[in-house]
This record gives sequence, structure tokens and C-alpha cells, in this order.
Amino acid sequence: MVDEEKKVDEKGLSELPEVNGEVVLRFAPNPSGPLHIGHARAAILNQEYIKKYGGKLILRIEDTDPRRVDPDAYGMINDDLLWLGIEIDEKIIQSERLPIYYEYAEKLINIGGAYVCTCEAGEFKKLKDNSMVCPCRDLDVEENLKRWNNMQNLSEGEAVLRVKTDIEHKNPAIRDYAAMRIVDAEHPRTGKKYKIYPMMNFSVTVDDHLLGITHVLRGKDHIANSEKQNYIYRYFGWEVPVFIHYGRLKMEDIALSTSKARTGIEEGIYSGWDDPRLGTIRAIARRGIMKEALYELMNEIGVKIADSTVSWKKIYGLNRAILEEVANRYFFVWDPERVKIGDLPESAVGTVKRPLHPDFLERGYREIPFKENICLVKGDIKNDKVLRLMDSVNIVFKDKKAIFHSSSFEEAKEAGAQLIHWIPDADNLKAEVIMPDASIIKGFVEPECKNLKVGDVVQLERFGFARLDEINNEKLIFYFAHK
RNA sequence: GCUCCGGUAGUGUAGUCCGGCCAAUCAUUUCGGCCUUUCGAGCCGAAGACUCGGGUUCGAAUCCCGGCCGGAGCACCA
Repeated sequence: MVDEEKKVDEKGLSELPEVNGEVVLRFAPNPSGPLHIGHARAAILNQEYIKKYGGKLILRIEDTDPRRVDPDAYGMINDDLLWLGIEIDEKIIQSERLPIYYEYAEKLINIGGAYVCTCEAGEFKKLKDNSMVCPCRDLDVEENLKRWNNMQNLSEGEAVLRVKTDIEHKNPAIRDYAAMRIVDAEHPRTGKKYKIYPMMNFSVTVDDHLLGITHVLRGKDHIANSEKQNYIYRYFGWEVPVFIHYGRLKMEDIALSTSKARTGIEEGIYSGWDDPRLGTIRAIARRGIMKEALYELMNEIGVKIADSTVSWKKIYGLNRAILEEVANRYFFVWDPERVKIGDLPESAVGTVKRPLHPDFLERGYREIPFKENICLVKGDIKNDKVLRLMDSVNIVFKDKKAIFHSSSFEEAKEAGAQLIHWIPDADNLKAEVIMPDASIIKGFVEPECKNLKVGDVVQLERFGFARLDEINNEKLIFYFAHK
């Protein structure tokens, strides 16, 4: 009992209205590409509500427009959901359900809720915009059934099934909208098997009802669709799910649209769907953004109808809080400069130990061999200033030559030394870090990085968090997350 | 253009339904300070908002009207 109350408090999500026991929700992307941050919002919100109330989450692939289907998208969507940790209870693909839609289309005609319209599209629009009915509307059920059965003998554009709504509705889009249309194109999954395809408003309504969906979460761009769908629910006497519309999610500095990304990939501007400049889930994942950060973000934004703008800074902030604990620390010397320390006492030579994580010493230490030949970040080198090489010695540059200054940390403090990191000149590994703008920063990492595995997210000290993406001939390739 | 919907600090959010406990919550951000052998983290402090104008009321972020700004829809896409 007490736990239940707590749970509600923890989540920033507002309560779903009209919940009676368990909920049935669905995530319904159309397979035009991989998932992006906008999809993640829908998927995560649905998932969170399932967690909150219990119930079932259905994945529905909406591939009823053969021309807008990317065959690769089915697999990419699965991968992306897996990465997001979305637990799907049931999955359906609309292109496999065409007979069901035909069945209900016929039923709708039978009860006088739909008619086959053979008007030319422009002609119909003209009539509709003036609240005038088209001649097809008044044909009787029998005639309509005949026309419906004949539809598959027609070609694209010659006929369409319309839902009878209110021809005087003040929103012209609502007036007798299309439910089914003819498409003369091959479907990537079903080929030429079908010719008549449902419009989204029809298939969505039929499916939402058959699947027992209780609440529909979707963007406010669907407000008019919700209203359209209401007509079908009313004709069939079905219970209407609760529609919840949320506002647009704008990402700063990001090309959100799938089509733009696709074009960029085709033109070779982007390396692929996981190019760090893109807002796809896979691109975000590749950069070491944790799914938990996205969950927090989506929970925070919630389902309000006003638009929200999200910046990378915001995501970085959330992600840093997660990575801070997770990521072990390593030295990465970018823009490296080879340095030989003069007058280095023999006693200073040895192995330096630094914790993998300063706050979790139990994780152990990494060992870095230290002797006179090292690499430093070029930008750290300044003449006549004492530099503290972390956990080793203090040096100073005179006429661009490094010489030993002192050993202890106290002496470094006294000299007001800057604390810098370093890498042995000989014993190191090549590394590259791919930045968010796809530029590459080259350098070396400390030897113990050889123990890292692809997918590990680390903090490169004084540089930032990065995810190991690839190990290529002893060279480590990281993707930069953020500072 | 038409129809509809929004507008709380830089950003995100709470509060708005059922006016007073709101000189407005929390987080992030930014800036100081402390601490720290990372430019990370932590700790302390500070900065910063009810879109504007009227009205109703003893009292308005909350209700009403208008302006401004923003968004969505206006397909045989989803």
C-alpha cells in the first residue's frame, strides 16, 4: 500500500485519465527508417505507463503505404527498441492484416457508414470545401457493395472508400475522409498481393479496437485524426479509447527529419543512420548516451500539449549524472607532443597507479609506466610554468625543453602548478575520438585501455566522456559523448 | 488564408480544472566560494519566470475579453 503511493510520487508522469485496472497501450511507428528521439518519447512514455499501471504494450508496425516503407526499417526498429529496453508484449504488422481491414470496410459500408467515391480527387475537394456532397454519397448500400467489390479492378486514383462524416463540419479535413485507396505499387513485404490499402485512420481505428487499446498517446498533429476516428467508433458502437495528445519535441541543433537524414546519407554527407550528427536512437546510443538519460528526459517532459524544446546540453546533464558513476577514468593525450624530461632522477622512474574511479577505489587501479619520455597535450605546454604530471613529478619548460622541477604534490602546489595528465611515449595505444560534429581528434591513450571492450563508456580525464566504438589494429576509436 | 490549440526563469517542469497556503516548485543552466592529484564529481551560496493590456473579485499565474507570439491541422502519408 505504502509502496504504491511512493511509486506514484517517484514518477513525474501525470496520471492517465480513466484507468480501470490494467491498461493496453501501443507504440505504432511507420517503418520509414530507424527510430529517432521523437519515437523514443512515444515508446518510453508508453513503457512508463505500463510500468505504472500494469498491462500490455503492443508494437504495431504501420506499413500501409507501400511507397513509404523502408524494408530495413523493420529490423532497425526492433534493434532500437531493444536498446531502449522497451518490453513489447505483442507485435503486429499491418501489412499482414489487410483482409481484416477489408472485412471491416465491408461492414462499414453495410451499416451505411462508408461509400465508394469515384470522383476525381480535385473535383471532390472542390465539392467538399464548399460543404457539397458528391454524387457517390447517396448511392445505396447494395450499389456501394458492388462498387467496393469492383474496386480492385480499378487503378490508382479511380476510386476511394470514404467514411461518411459531416459534410458541414467546420474542419474540411474531417468531411468524408478517405478510408481505403488503391495503390499500384509493390509493397516491400507483400509485393503485389494487395492493391487496396487502408488509410491510417481506418486501420488504426480497427486495430485499436480489436487489440483493446485503452489509451492512445500520440502527438498533437493527430488531433484531427482522433476526431476522424471517432466517426468510425460511433458507427460500430465501439468504445473509444482515451486519446492523449502531446506537443512537439524540438531538438536544438539537430536534423530531426528522417527524410533529410536519408538524403544526407545517400549523398555521403553522413556516414550512416548512426552518424553522430543525427538524432536517431542509434546515433545517440553510439555516442554513449545511456537509455536511462532518455527515460529521465521523457518522464520530465511528460505528455503536456505545449511544445518543448530540448537541448543537447539538457541531455548531457542527465547523462553525465549517470555516466559519472559508471565510467572509469583513463588518460587520453590529444594533439600530442613528445617530451623528454631532463634531469629526471632515477628514483622518479617507475609505475604510477591511479584509481579507475576516484569515488570507487574498490574498482582497482590502473598502472602507467613513467620515465623520462612522455607525451603531453600540446596546449598544456607553457614556458616557465611549473606543471604537475598527475601522480608523478613536477616539470617546467625552459626554452621548450622540459626539465625536472620537483617531486612532491606539495611542491607543485607551492609553485602554483597546473595539474596535467600525460602518457608514456613508448607504452601507449593510438586513439581517435569522433566528435559530435564528426570531426576526429587523434592522440594516444594509456596502455591499460587495452582491457576496454567495445561499448564501454569511459571518462578521458580532462577531456570528457566517450564510448569505445571500435578497436581497429590496436587503435581505439571512441565516440565523444560530452564533457 | 481557414479551423483549432498553446504561452510559468536560458531550458525542462510543478501549480492553472475547484481563485487566497504562490513576492511561485523541483531540476538543469550560468556565476561565485569550498573541496578535490581530471577542466569530472561533491558541498555551500547567488542569479533567473507567471506573454501583454483590460475586466471580474476583498484577493488572479489561476476566471473572462482582447492583443502579441508560437504551434498543429487543412492529403487517395503516417
